[in-house]
This record gives sequence, structure tokens and C-alpha cells, in this order.
Amino acid sequence: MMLSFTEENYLKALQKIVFYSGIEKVGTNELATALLVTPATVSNMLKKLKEKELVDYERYGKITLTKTGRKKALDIIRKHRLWETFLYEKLEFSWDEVHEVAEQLEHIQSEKLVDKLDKLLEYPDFDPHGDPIPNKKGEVKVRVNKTLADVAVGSSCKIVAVKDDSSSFLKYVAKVGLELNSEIVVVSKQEYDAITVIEVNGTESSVSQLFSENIFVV
Amino acid sequence: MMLSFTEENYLKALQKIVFYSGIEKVGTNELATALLVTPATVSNMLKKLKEKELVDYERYGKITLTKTGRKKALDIIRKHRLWETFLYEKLEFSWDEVHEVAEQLEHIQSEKLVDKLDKLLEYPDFDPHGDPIPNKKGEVKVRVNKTLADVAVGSSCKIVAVKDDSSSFLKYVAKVGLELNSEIVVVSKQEYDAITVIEVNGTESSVSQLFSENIFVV
DNA sequence: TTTATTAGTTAGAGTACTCTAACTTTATTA
DNA sequence: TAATAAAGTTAGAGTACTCTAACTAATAAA
Ligand SMILES: [Mn+2]
Ligand SMILES: [Mn+2]
Ligand SMILES: [Mn+2]
Ligand SMILES: [Mn+2]
Repeated sequence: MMLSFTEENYLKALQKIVFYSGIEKVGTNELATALLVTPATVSNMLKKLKEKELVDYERYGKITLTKTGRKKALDIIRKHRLWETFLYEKLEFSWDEVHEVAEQLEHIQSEKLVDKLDKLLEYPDFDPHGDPIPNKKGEVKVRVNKTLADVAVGSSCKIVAVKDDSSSFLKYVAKVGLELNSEIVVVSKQEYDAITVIEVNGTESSVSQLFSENIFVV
Repeated sequence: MMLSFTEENYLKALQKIVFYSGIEKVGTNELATALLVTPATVSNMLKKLKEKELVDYERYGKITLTKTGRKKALDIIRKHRLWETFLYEKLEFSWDEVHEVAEQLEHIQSEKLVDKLDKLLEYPDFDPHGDPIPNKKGEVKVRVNKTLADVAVGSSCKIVAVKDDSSSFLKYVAKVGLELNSEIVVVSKQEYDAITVIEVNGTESSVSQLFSENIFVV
């Protein structure tokens, strides 16, 4: 069954909320916020997605993806991350430039294209942001869910992925001297507002709670 | 100025009609046929394209692209042919598979992507169908306009490009044993219906007038 | 448990693109 | 030149997606 760009974006947004929050049941407002539309718009679209059996949902109830819906969502996420990897590995894009273009490329319909791209990139497991790339069956590597915000003062850790792949966030990350696999030492943390002093390659920086929560570490 | 997929397709269709027919002034019905929509739909869209100064046109008059309109159209054709070349050269697609996917990829907006793709492909001048790839400025190599239909009986020629890049036509071309740079001998031609017997690599085939008109030769 | 707050839905409207049917203008032909 | 055919336009409607404003249901607080 052929889906529109819009429908694909709804499914992807649902899957990403579940993936990043761990919560299975999503609300209308939450989805509206993620898609930058009003709750009324989501209510409308839900009727269509339910009709097509891509989501389970009852009036005033919570939204979950059906098996078909989740597979479709993972397909799009797979394409998104493969394209990001392609742009980064083959076309000299930096990691803060790939997301925007991949948002467009993820909607291209061609199974052969995806397969050949996967092959050209030698079947990568992770994209330039450390996010796992679902395989053809829709299977995803279990993700790390420890963030920089969870690291105790005095300990050190290694950055393995970022939760936010927007250009503005990634430019900030780079400014602090961080990239994938960088070592971070948590020097100190303010009790009042959780402002944290971290050390990267001998240089200290102060970062917010929001920043720390968007950095996955081991 | 940001154009919709639809607007881009209208501009591209106009440019392609001019490019392949040589006629500068295009009619509503002609454009409608090319886009597989009704003339009424074209009439509507023309108002918008005129408003945006992409076409010149008066009620009941002929349609021409403005300078801006033509540049935009050539940009899309450039992207289309670069993507076709990419699919063919880097992803093992055959020449009859590339067009359909390129129809989608040509609408991706990213100047950097086009530049880097051009570089990766080492600045190609022609796509897998022998069509010239416009450069960044919108300049196109002058095209050959002699077709197989123009070749005299008894003479031979070489195929340099195809006018139709649909999968069905290209599969037929391959079936006759033809590919770019193949030598063709025109053995005989029926006067009544122009059915032509050609010889390729020692094998004879009969082809129609329509077929012959879609094969560019030197 | 009543009240206030938050979450979610419906109604009605707007934009983009498309269609059919009826019409008008331009071109062709007798 | 008058009749006919072809080309092109307008009116009105439909689908997809979106919004605001007014509403209802569910949840949290008093
Ligand atoms: Mn991304
Ligand atoms: Mn990513
Ligand atoms: Mn093509
Ligand atoms: Mn081509």
C-alpha cells in the first residue's frame, strides 16, 4: 500500500517517540508537538491511519502503531539513516548537515535503491550520529539509554550517540569539542540548575541539563 | 523562491517539449498531454506560474518559459540526469531502471548534494541514455537531432542517445540488441508504413517508424 | 466529590491540485 | 466568408492536508 509523505511522517514520529521515551502509548498532543502541527490536525489524520490499520486507537484513547505501522516506520527510519551515512561517508557532508537532506531522501520509493545503497556503504550498523540502522526486517540493535546527565560527578564516560540530530545542537556539540567516541570527564555539577562542568581533551565547558540529556554515553 | 513538486514538473515538461520538438511556443493541450492531466488543469496552473513570472503567456496564447523559468527547469533536468548517472554508475542499475527513480530524486532540494554528486561522478557530460547533462549555469551541449528514421536505406549509423527513456522502450531497444554506440545498418524500409529492417551485430530486426524516431544517431 | 485543568475532538474554513461539463475563442476547411 | 473543428477557458466540485474556535471528556487538585 502506497503512503503519502505526510502519512509516512506520522508513522516515523510515533516510532521515534516510543524509541526515545520508552513509553509505548502516545497522546495526540505529544504527536502534534513532534510534527509541528495542531492537535486537531492529528485527530483528523488518526482516523485515516486507523482506517488503513497502521495505528490502534479509540476516541480519547492512546495511540500505538500496529505491526504493519511499525514495520513501515522502521523502513523509513532505515532509509533516513542509510542516506545520512551515505552523505557523510561518500559525499563529504558533516554530521550536522546530513539530517535535513535525509528528511527528504527518506521518502524516495525504491527497494532496489535502498538495497544497493546498503551494499555500497558495506551494510553499516550505525549512522553518523551513532543511531542504529534497522535492518531490512526492521530489527534494531538495542540502544544505550544512559545519558551524560546520568554520569556521576568525578566519573568519565564515552559519547556513543546523540539523541537530537538537528544542525543547531550538533554545532553546539562540536563547539564543546565533542564527537563520537570522545572521552568526557564530569568535573562538577550545580545542585540548583544542574549546570555541569565537563572536560574534553583538557578543555572545560559548562553545559545545561538539556544538553546532557541529549548525549548518549557508556 | 521555493517551488512545489508540481510546479517543478510543469517547468520541466515545458523545457523538454521545446528541447525535443524544437518548437519554442507550446500549447495548453500539448502540455496537458505531456503531464497526463486535463487541459483545464493546465489552464489553472498557468495562472500561478505566470504570477510567479516563470512563464510568459496570455489568455488563448502560447506558453514560453521566462529566463528564470528555464533556469529552474534546467536545474531539475540537471539533477534528474545526474541521479540517473549515479544510479547507473555507482549502484548497478540498468539503463531502463534509472528514469523512474530519478523522477523522484530530481525534486530533492540541496545545492551541496548536487555539487558533491557531480564531483563523485567526475563531472559527467552525458547520462546513461546519451542525454546531455546541463552544467551549473544551465548550459547544455548542442544535441544531435538526426534519428534512425532519417538514415537512408543501405547506410549505417551509430546510436548516440535515446529520446524516450521509459522502461518499456528501453527494454525493447535492448531486445533488438542495441545499446549506446552500437552500429546500425538500415537494410530496407517499407514504403507503405515505414517498417524498417535493421541489422545489429549481424542480426536483423523489423522496427516501426515510432521506434526509429526515438533513436538518435550520427 | 465538586471544581479546575489538561487532553482531545468536531465543525467550518482555507490552500494546492485535480477533475468534468459547459462554454468561448481561434484555426481550418468547404 | 460561413460553417465546422480544434484549442483553450471557466465554473463548480472533490481529495488531501492544514488551521482556528468552540466544544467535550478525562484527569488532577481542592
Ligand atoms: Mn536524522
Ligand atoms: Mn541520525
Ligand atoms: Mn530520465
Ligand atoms: Mn536520461
